[in-house]
Amino acid sequence: MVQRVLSSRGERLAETKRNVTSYDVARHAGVSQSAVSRCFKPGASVSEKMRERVMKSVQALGYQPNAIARGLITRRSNMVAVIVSNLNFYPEVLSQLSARFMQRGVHVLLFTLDHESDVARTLEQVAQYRVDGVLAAAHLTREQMAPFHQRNVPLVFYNRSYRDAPVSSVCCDQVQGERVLVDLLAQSGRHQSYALLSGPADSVVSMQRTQGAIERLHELGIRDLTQVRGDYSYDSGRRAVHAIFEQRGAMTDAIVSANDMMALGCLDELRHRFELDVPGDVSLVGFDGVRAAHWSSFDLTTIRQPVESMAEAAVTMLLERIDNPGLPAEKRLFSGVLRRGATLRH
Amino acid sequence: MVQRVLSSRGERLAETKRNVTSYDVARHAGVSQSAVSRCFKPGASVSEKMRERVMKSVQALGYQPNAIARGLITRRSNMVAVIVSNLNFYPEVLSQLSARFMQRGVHVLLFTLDHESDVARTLEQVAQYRVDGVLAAAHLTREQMAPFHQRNVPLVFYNRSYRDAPVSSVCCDQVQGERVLVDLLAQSGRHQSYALLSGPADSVVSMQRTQGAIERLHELGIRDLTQVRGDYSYDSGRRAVHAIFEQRGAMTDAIVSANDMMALGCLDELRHRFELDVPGDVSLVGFDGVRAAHWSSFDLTTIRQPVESMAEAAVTMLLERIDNPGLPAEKRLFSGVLRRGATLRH
DNA sequence: ACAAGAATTGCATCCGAAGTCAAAACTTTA
DNA sequence: TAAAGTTTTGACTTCGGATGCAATTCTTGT
Repeated sequence: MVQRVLSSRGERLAETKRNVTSYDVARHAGVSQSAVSRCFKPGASVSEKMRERVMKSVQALGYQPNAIARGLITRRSNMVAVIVSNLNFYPEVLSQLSARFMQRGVHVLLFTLDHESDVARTLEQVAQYRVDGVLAAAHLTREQMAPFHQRNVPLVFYNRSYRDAPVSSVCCDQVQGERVLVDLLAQSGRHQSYALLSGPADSVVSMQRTQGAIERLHELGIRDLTQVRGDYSYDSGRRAVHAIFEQRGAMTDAIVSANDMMALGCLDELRHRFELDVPGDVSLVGFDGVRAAHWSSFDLTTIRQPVESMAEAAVTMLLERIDNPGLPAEKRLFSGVLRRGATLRH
Repeated sequence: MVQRVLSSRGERLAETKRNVTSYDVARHAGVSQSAVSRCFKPGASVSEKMRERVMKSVQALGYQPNAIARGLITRRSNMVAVIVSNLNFYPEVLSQLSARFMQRGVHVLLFTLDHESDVARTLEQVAQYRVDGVLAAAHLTREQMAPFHQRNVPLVFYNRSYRDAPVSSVCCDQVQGERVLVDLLAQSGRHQSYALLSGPADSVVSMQRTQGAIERLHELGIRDLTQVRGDYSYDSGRRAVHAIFEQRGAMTDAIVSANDMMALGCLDELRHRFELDVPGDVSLVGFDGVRAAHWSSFDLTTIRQPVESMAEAAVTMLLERIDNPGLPAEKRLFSGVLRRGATLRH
């Protein structure tokens, strides 16, 4: 019986092999566990001799400090949660954020939302992991933010701002950007009729862009305005062109799309299905400045969000607030950069 | 003096407020900490009365179990590391992986690599966080894999396979896919001259695709082959067209691009700069099946990687191995799906 | 060579939840 | 109603590293 157990344990050895701990290192080096711990804390009081001795054992045993255990005692996980809703999940932003966090030694726990619906469950998970901060490119209600405020976990929003709540955010000025585009349309061509293609109803960004466009169109006294809604995708852009045509009985002179993807869908559908000329027959503007907007097939006129600056700002703001919880909330608003393409009639 | 301290502590109260622990809940409910813990363990031995009582206190105090502390004692962090090298970082894959992990209650610690260079430092971080498993869409050396094997942390590669090492992977069959494309080119048009546009030199995927193409071209007895190299980007595709032209003194009849992005760059450059017709003057094939390849401006002939199946397979394989460390390594190879577009001459 | 001071080191405790095991509280049965 | 069996519960220990404090060792000056 005893042999059975032994052999079974023996077989399982590889499987159940414990990780090397600081105690193992300490024993191997003949020092205390505290000493080992201190060798991994920059600026701690350790003699050169000790450090060498410990490091030799560290090498010998292949020791790696356990970040989980460290996090428990220091109450700092060195992780931030990044929450992106799948919709606005254009890769550049995430890759920028991730790179910048990594560079500063902060780890990213990624949460993607399918429908901005399972937010509640996601936030519970975020809370349980005791992340040091949260960067959200998704919409949260005040009630959903509250627990983070209570626990003093800084929260920075990316492209969502809460007008009258004291929460930090980094945004691109959607309204102003859209106004610039509308102005440009109004100036450049003799457009009589406009179509406005909005994004999904639950997208705050889309609402702002739409609002900015309508506002300015009104101010300019433009009457002939057809409104349709898409879901930010290329395909919905294609469909939108048909919707516009049906709704108005004819194509408009100009289309203002709430984002680039849909604008590209419009462009392709106008050219290849409707056999219309852009910008000859129809002018078109997008918003975002995605890569594809620059491609020579499209050369879309759009407002580019300064993703690098915005990501840098968001990361900095979050980390500052982690290091210094007293800092007040701050809203940073970046202007988009106009990119003049060839989708605008002169 | 005492007052100073007190008031200072008072002011800091919000800042230093401790998190609610299971002890707090226990005290509030008048039970033991173990009882609280058990209420969060499905299938544990707890009476209905106890559960209600505890849950009431949980609600009252807003308790959230600390996943870090749990991870320390259970040696299960419920996190996996996902490592993506920025290059092959097309968003679909990551979003698929993330969604599928989340759905199964596993959290994703995201690591992005800029240049496949800082791999070593990244892996150190991965190890320190005691993740339960690693999903790597990046190249690791055998030495870099070793620590994970030793610690019994399962490792699954995405689109990288190590022929003679017993490591799990999920791949798309690059070689076969490329052969299908070359066959299609050879059959469909009377192409005399071919150009082959490879990806970056350090990309295994590119090597395989290139090799597959060359192999088949040779078998078909095709002599006139111009080879150039890009970096997987749209812009490098554009530049490649010039490189081909210069290197050969004329444009080729057919271009085989190692991925879709570069193919789209080629396509645009051929049409808009060289004013050539695709497929009239030049046939073109890509690889990946990215969204944009389907857009009507391009309608690229390509091999689509079955991202959904591959992501599902990768996630499943990793989680299976986490639950059952005894499972042997397994390599799964998915065939790409041919997408016939309009970039092929008949 | 010795006291005083500075730099190191080790001891003991803590972080917060989970699991073991024995005690306590219920059920069932005769 | 007592004995035997079953279910619940709580005391205590554990995971692995960080840190305050006291003990020790090393400097330095005389």
